[in-house]
Amino acid sequence: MAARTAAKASARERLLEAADELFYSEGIQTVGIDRVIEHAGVAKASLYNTFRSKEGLVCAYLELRFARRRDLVARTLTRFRAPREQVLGVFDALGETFTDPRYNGCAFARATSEAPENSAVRKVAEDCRAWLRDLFAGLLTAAGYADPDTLARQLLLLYDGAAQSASLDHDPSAATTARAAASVLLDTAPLTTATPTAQALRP
Amino acid sequence: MAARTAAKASARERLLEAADELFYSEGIQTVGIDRVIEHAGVAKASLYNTFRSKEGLVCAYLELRFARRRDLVARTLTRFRAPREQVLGVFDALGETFTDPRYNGCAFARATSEAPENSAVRKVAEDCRAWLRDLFAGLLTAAGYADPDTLARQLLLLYDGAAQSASLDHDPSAATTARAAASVLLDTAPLTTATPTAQALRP
DNA sequence: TCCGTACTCGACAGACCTGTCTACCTTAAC
DNA sequence: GTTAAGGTAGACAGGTCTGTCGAGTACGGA
Repeated sequence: MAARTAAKASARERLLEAADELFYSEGIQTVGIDRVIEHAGVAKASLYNTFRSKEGLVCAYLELRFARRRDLVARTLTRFRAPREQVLGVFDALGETFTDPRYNGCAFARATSEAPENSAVRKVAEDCRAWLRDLFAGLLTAAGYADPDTLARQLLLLYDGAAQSASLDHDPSAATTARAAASVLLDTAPLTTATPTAQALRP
Repeated sequence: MAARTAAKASARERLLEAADELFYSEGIQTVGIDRVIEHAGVAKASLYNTFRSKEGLVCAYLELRFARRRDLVARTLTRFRAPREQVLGVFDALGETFTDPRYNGCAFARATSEAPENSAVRKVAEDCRAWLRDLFAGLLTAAGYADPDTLARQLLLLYDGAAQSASLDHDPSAATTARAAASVLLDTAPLTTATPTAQALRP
């Protein structure tokens, strides 16, 4: 961990980049270790010294995706003040990812469907889902909704569905479709009567 | 195809049943041919004589799921008269499947995420998605909605999201969550002005 | 009785998989 | 100059995978 300048990325970084590209585009089971190390230009021993096993590399790859998603959403949230707009902004951020021609569905959902029950891989995916649900619930609570948990779950359905539709139907507009539906749900869900100030936030 | 009584199912039927159980619960790549034929109590040659390849078996398994889904939805549709209630009935039917303890997410989505691009497996999954989207669009057109296609896509997002949430979050109530959101969308979407009779259908 | 159909059993080829191991190289710090 | 860390190269073990093949069995109909 000494001098890791821009000249040449460390084996760890090159492995993560290769894993990200190959696992995401082709699937985890279909891509073997040999292809990963070849794509990374790294020796096999480096992989096992750094990540202990293929599963370790897979988890690190998912953690990387998770961190990137948090960053993207965090950046989006700063662009808006009102919680309602922040919620819709999350769908805008989702839509941005859809425009990438390499977009291939939710990495966590795909990894989960390839991983065995109770694996470390599934754990990472569950963490990411819980994070997003809690984020929605927090924003909705701040916006003064009477039942933020149910509404958060409904928004999460739209979020998941949009990701799936964007990849399976090759339809990047799924994000705007989901955003429009989310907007309707936000407009019609009851606000709590205890915080009249929140009512004023409604357009 | 002579006397196939209840005494003993044909090799084809036993293979399909085993494939359905194993592929759905554990994934397609993880389950090898040997486990399928062992579970089915069938010789390996029977598999290759009947389905030509593993991919052939996988496609047949998905076709079976597709047919079952069509049957389930068709049965549900007969229980209601009004298109609006029929749409919501589809979500009820979805919720029924969630109550099965073996429920493990949408078989087509999972298969797609394991299959290579442009494979026959993906084709079956796309057929199933197109069928459901067209079904929704048809019902919404009959219900007199001004933009049935967009609304159908929104409902499909909820449908997909519910299936994913039910499995990833182990939350069968995702169906009712989705149904409630769908109900809101149906209540607020504009109807076409050309068919005032459809307006009368609104509660 | 004979024939065709559907099926079983087990061995096998050839490829691919993960993970380990030995041996060697480069670089930087002390 | 020595030492330690991080990396490279490639062979190898031991297993699993799909798909093929030859040989044999059970049975129903002509």
